[in-house]
Amino acid sequence: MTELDIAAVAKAAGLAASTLRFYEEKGLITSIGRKGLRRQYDAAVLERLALIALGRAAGFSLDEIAQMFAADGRPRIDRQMLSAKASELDGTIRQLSAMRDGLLHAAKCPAPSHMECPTFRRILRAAGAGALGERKARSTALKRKAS
Amino acid sequence: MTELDIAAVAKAAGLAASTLRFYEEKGLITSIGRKGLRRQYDAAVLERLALIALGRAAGFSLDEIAQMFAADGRPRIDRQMLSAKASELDGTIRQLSAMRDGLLHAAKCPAPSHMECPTFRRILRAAGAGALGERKARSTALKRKAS
DNA sequence: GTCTCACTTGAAGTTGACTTGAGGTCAAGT
DNA sequence: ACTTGACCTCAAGTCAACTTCAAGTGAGAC
Repeated sequence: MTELDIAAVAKAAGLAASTLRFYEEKGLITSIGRKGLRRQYDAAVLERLALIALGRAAGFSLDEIAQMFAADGRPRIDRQMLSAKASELDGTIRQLSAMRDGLLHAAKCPAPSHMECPTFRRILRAAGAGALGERKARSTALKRKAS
Repeated sequence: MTELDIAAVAKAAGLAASTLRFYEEKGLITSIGRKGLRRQYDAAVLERLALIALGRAAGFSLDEIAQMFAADGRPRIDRQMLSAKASELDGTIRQLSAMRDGLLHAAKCPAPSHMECPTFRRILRAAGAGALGERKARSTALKRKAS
């Protein structure tokens, strides 16, 4: 049984130690014991963290993820939930694709002002009509602490 | 010059009045005057709001959107920025597609536990490796006040 | 005239996922 | 023995995009 301290886990998982403590507090992960004050983790936690990352990437909230393997230890992932999420994702993908096409068109549209381009105005109407689903993509990328 | 009061604009744009005030405070829209205390908007504000909705749908933040037509009145939308956002979107789309495929597979995978399915484990590794970009899709849908 | 009710303001609250800070502990290296 | 520095806890702060609240104002209906 390989024990890892929080720094090792953080490094291996690419997460901040504070995030691991936060996850533990939320019940998403568990430490296997302490060495002095310091948490020790079983190597299996890495798989669990990967699962969490997967869930997050798929659009599940931490609370939803927590429920997936809340009961005992083993994850009990509902296949229905998975396909539901999959088709939700599918919808998002379609919307984003439309958006991308619109942006691309607008970018190379010859009309002097975007407001004079019929395609742009069409997209505009679509957006205004709320046809495009609500979405918030936070680009948190590369926000690691610059030590 | 058709003047609309805040309620009319809110209704037409499908936004809460508080949102309009918030946008105005942020400089995203401007009221053309007041009738007593009450803001009056030019009908053109609706086009502007559509533009804002479009920007939001494309993944721009309100601050980014504000900068697009901050200077004068007319929007001066940079075509380079548009294609940049488009390819950014493209990346997101690809990630989400992979995610969706993975979820679908997992949903109908015959392995007794997901952890025993090689495909699932592959996705897991990808997620753990951070290959899947960070993303947060808040499903705020249908959150309109239930009056 | 007075009532009502949608509007006004500014401040504070909300949500999710964390991060940061202050003040404390302790295992290991010198 | 002592210092160091990574860890600890708990509370509070952050960010974005709003919403909610309390207290007040004024236009239009009666």
